[in-house]
Amino acid sequence: MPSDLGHALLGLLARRPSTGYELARRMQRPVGWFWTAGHSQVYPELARLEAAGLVRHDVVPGRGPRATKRYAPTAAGTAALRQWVTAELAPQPVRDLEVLRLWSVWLVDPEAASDLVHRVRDGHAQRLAAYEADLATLDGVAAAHDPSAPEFASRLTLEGGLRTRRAAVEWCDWMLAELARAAPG
Amino acid sequence: MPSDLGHALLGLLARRPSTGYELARRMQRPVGWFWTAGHSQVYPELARLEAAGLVRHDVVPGRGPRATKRYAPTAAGTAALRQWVTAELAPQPVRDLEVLRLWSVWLVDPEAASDLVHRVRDGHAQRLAAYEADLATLDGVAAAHDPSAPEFASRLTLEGGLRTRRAAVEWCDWMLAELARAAPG
DNA sequence: CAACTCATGTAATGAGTTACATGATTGA
DNA sequence: TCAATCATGTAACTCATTACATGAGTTG
Repeated sequence: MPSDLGHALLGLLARRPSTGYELARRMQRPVGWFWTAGHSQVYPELARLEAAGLVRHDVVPGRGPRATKRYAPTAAGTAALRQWVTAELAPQPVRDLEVLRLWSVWLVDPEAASDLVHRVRDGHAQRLAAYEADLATLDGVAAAHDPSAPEFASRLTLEGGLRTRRAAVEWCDWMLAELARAAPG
Repeated sequence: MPSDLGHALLGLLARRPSTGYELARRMQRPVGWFWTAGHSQVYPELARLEAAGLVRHDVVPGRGPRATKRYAPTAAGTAALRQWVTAELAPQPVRDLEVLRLWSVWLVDPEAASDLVHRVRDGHAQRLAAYEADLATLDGVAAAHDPSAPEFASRLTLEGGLRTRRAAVEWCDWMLAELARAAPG
């Protein structure tokens, strides 16, 4: 049974066969919106997936110093991915460094606190804009409304990012108001 | 300079001196809402913080087989924490296994997809309830409105969790409607 | 007397990041 | 000709999880 990263790669390959290099790029975006990996993770994981019979590759005459390998999922790979999607999922621990910092924000003066919240807000607003842009390109596509098309799933996840980032931006505005109320001037 | 975990522990100790065991428990909740660690991470990190002069301990005649050590931040420790709170913060990569699964949900039939979304919704709703309960206990406390009190920061972070979880639950409801619309039956 | 909580640590494993290493083709 | 992109891999290191190990006091 592959790792989470392995399933991320299978998810990418189920949408479109790719080289390791392409997978590493696609892991930055769009998959990077909710899962990231560098190429130094991708290549060994591809080898493990291949050893498990979940992906296979053919060699295309390449442009680098080594042979260029194009990977695609096997029937077993697609089946494993399909099964994993609906498998039991333990509640996920949250890991948010920004919130961890805000939790100790009572130690600093209100001006420094406001500055921090502004920077946090900017980050969320930037992500929000990126999600909106991605969703806009999907808007015209008919497949985005067909539950068996990958574009449908892309639309679901983008909509989720949109809503949580929108909530985060509103939260930051609320915090700024709280800080201003508590310490005016 | 301590790790993120080190700053999490300093944040706990700045609120209340504790033993390693208590810190490990407090890392489950409330800090566990946004950062987690087990006791096997806590003890070595406390030793590192002490070696760096950021915490110190006194020995209280203990109940375990070894001496019970109660830790508190030093002046340097509190200063380091205060500085870290407002320090430069690189944009954080998101890591969300639930969204990663939903991204491949186009591979499964609409009934299985709805079931998955229901389970995701339950998880968010449970967390939302926990946040609401924690916020309710803070509601009566006057310190929760004083920006220099730790309860103020607790209120900020809980409010953030509340808003993002609320958005997530609404997102799940939206997905269920989308799935029902696309595949009625 | 069994189970649970308090209390502290180490060891092994797995996952993730950063750095090292190479080299062809394409476009400015 | 210089830089970027395509393309693949390994090595060192850090961080996190799980398992091992011990033992007193309290509650049912």
